[in-house]
Amino acid sequence: MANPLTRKLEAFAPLPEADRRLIDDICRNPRDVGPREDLIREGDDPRDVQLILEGFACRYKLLSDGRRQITAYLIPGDFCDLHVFILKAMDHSIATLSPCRVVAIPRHRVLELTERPAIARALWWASLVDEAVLRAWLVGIGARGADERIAHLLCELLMRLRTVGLATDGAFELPITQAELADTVGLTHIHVNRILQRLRADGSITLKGKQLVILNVDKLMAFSGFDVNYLHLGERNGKKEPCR
Amino acid sequence: MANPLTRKLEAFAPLPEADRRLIDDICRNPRDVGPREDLIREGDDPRDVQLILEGFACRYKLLSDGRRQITAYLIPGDFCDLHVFILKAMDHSIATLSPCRVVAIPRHRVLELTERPAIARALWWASLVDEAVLRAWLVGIGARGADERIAHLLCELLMRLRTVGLATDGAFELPITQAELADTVGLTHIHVNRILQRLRADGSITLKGKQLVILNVDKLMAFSGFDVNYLHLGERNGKKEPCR
DNA sequence: CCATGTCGTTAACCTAGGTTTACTTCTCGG
DNA sequence: CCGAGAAGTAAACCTAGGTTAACGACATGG
Repeated sequence: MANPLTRKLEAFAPLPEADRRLIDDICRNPRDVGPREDLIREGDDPRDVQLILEGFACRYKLLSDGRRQITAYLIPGDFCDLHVFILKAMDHSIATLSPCRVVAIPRHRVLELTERPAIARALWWASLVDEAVLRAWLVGIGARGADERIAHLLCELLMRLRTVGLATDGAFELPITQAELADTVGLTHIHVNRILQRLRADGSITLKGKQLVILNVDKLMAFSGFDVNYLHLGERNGKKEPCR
Repeated sequence: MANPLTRKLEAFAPLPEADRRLIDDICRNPRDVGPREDLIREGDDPRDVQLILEGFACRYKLLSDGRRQITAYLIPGDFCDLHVFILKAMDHSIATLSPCRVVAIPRHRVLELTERPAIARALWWASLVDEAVLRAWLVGIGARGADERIAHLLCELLMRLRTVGLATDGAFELPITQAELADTVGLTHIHVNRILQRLRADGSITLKGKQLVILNVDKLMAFSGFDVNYLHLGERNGKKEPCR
């Protein structure tokens, strides 16, 4: 299986062979991290950039009263912090959700990446997409009802996981608890559960263990008002596995 | 009064005189735009980058059922779209809220800007801050009660407006209707009104016409859990007007 | 194989915020 | 200076989602 970062960046535009090799090389010494561990905390000054190779992680913020809001999911191919070069202190924390495989890339190696024009452009693209995803979440929490909101999130995850080869059709692994989902969509885990039941009941999804199946993708997209455009995938749209 | 873009970028780091002159030069031919006019619409392929010189604008997204979510306020010194070079279609729209003065900067002139290292770094910083603001809004809508949420937004606006010299102490102009505020924080305009009344009643703010005064800034910040860190302002923190 | 903890599920009840409707106060063009 | 639309305010009532409190189903480890 190709490197998830390569797969992700190539959703924007193909990379020269040399670039792909560089990426592989940079991912040489990953480490394994258990679930629910902080990778970096608010206030820290990150010394290197972390890249998720396997598993799910998240950005989150804690409020003084203990409430938590997850502001992004990081899946294989996602960087934790490219801010390194500009900002001196994290304004949020990042933690693993599931067990993860992670590489810490030192600054000078990141520079090697950004010196390759194709990669640099693709990274820029990726950060614009991250911002678009953030906007989409804001729209969901601000303006959509609870059920559409959750359905929308599932559709988004499906599309993102597809582009790194971690979903086929409507099925993927969602290694996340309902409480974490709740912290993501701004609901109680109780209510998340209610809605998941409803989605199961009306035949929209199947969810046992951590295995999620969206039974009718088009239907769920229509229901949740999902429009892929904001993910800015290339023409091939992540629809079919483009075997090289 | 200095160019708002210059002021904003210098909140990150001082610019060489030549860079400041370049920015002034680029802002030479602004145009005036009335309130509630779209500057660019979802789906459009922007040909040049727009910069707000005066007034308030916003990014927003419309849902099929007519609901609207505002995802960002654009104030003097803010760019509408630096995405130009990477993405072919807008995934959201941008409209003025108040009457605005706007410059359209053609691509080649933007390149002149990004060729200056100090400006390039500052623009990168600005885009990271935009993302941080988005996260802060998400946290507000997802995890804070309605009153803290609105109070937090007011604190944020105060700090941002201060850095471009549009607020002194706790006072600034907020050329926005309560309905627009509602679309921002994910509440009804009715409820926004209730909360504004409450904030007035307990002596937190004064708001007549479009003139807002935060009577006790520290208190409101404490109440809303506001922490400036996410705006990543320099040492001088936008606290005092650093006259040049 | 039991004990303990985490996760999911259910049900009864409660509240923050939404809805509706209507009245008032601005604003601004004519 | 008037009139019409937009913005703000108010009160009565309603509902989506929150809260609390159990309990069942898996895990994991001793």
